[in-house]
Amino acid sequence: MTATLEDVARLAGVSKSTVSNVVRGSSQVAAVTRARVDDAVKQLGYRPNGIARALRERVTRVLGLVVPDQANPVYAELALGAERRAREAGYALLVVNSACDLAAERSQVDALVERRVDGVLIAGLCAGSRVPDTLAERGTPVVLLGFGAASDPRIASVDCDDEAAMGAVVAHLAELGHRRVAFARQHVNEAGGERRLVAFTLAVARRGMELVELDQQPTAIAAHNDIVAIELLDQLERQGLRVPEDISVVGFDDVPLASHARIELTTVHTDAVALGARGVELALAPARRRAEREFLPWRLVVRRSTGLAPERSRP
Amino acid sequence: MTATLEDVARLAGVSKSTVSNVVRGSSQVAAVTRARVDDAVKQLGYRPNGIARALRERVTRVLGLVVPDQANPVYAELALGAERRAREAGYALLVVNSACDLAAERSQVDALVERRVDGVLIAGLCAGSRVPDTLAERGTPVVLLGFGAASDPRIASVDCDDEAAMGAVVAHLAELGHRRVAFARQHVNEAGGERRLVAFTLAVARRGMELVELDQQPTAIAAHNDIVAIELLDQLERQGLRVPEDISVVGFDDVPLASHARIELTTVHTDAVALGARGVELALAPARRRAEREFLPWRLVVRRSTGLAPERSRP
DNA sequence: GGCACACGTTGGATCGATCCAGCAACAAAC
DNA sequence: GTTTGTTGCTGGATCGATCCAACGTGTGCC
Repeated sequence: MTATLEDVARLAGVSKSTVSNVVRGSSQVAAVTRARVDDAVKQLGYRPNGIARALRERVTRVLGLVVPDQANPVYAELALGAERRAREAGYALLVVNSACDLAAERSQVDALVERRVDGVLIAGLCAGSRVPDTLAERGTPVVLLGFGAASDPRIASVDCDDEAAMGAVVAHLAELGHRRVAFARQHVNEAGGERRLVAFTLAVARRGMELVELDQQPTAIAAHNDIVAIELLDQLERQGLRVPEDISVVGFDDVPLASHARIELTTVHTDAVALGARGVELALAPARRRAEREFLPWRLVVRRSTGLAPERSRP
Repeated sequence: MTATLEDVARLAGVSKSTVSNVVRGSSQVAAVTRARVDDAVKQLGYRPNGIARALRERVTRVLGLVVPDQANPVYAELALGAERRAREAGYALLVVNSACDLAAERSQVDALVERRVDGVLIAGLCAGSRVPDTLAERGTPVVLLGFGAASDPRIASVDCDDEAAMGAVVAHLAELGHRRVAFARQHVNEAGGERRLVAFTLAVARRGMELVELDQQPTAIAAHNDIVAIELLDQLERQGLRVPEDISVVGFDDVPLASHARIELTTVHTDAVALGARGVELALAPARRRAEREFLPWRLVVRRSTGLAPERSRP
């Protein structure tokens, strides 16, 4: 069906090796021969077989990307950024969904390994996952995205500086006079899932503010991400609370939804596209001596879901 | 580095063929031998090399998915649905972005072809693209998503019945008393880009309603999709128009944003996840005699962006 | 005992590339 | 004229699987 190197060689009256040299642009080919081969290639519509090439070269030029849910805007953007950078480097991306389920993650990564991807990016690593270590042991480059420091020096990682960002969130709330604050999270089985909560808790403690439960009438709530924040807005509305007059809400990630929500969300803008792109760069970089933890820029975007703390609750 | 069939064979004291038979679950292997081989496999941590297998079998178990932008919620969901169904069938998905650019689409598909994908799904095909025909000629299964009827019988297609859906939209507007209506679209270089406009125009004509330009004071506007509709809401607000009291707006696709927008959007709910999943099924189905056009279910979701036409404009 | 047949196993060709050693032809140097 | 070198091309091994024809062994039947 499809033409092979040998077909081209036959038509051009040269050897397979010569055709291979022409196709790969080796200089060791006479101009006349090159022209003849190029003709034959065009005539047969020859396209090199990447599979055969990959087998021989032991390099597939494919990367694997594991995300909990590629329809989630954050991961969708991450995937987009990864795909773009990969493409620039001549790589393709195999995207798989783990649903934050340990078994699914395991089997999805197995599928990637069987397909001999040249590297694996993992976002939203499952709690308790041994996958990155297993991969690192096989010698497959691994990059953890948005997870925090990896224990194994062979495992690279890049994420947002949640500690600093949450510091800014708390500073913002403090400026507005909030003293009683709460944190809203979704339950996900994600290894890095508690980082934002921990960062928030620390920042709150540092300022001598009071961390209370959601039902104990805080004047401000920070959410684990924008989706949680938006659901929270709906819920507060149902309870008859006005945002931000009665209570302030802060999101995280700044997904497109955030700026179009009923109440435009104050949130931390992070750049998921850049995260994905940087992840690909790390995966393709030659093995480095030490995996350093990398941070991506972020900024607090103040919109309309945060305001002054209600008078009566001021100390 | 990684163990091969031969390594396993050596350790188990059998031939490569036997190991292959065991791994692939052939019945032609004695229980004792099978056990011995299984042991060796476990001991060496052997994982079959999918590349070598693909070369030999001429099947990669990988599908390509081309979308304009995988971060766009509609395509992100489509990709998710495709990935899930593909995975169920033992396939993986190579997702690439075309940005609705003819050259990019061409080169992205070339990359898929070189990687010898077993089929290609294309959503948001570029206007004037010859890609599907080229693929069909190579014998690669092609499925067009959300595009409309394909001219070539070898090309399968599945999409939403825009004609019927737009009929329902117009019926809804008519019931509310609207007579002067307009259509808002975004400029995209997409082959199926005019279908919704055309369907809307036909439905409007059928009811004897009047189609006007956006700046000629329509009482209702249908948008090409939810994103356009949401932007429109912002714009109308800036112009001091109230929705739906002064003007009604209808979206299309029902992305998550639609139900959380400042004004909850009346829109046509389509199931992008199912679209992707069905696309994969068609790509994997044995060549059928005739590519039939397939439709996916949809439904009009009436929310708060549509209301009665303003009194003064009633006939 | 001889023949047929099933079972379990094996060697080797094959998929389509890359890559290396080797060879022919010719030029330059001594 | 021989040596040395360079340029351009080729044959064949190789990557790691699958698959098929062939083969040895044991069993059943006449």
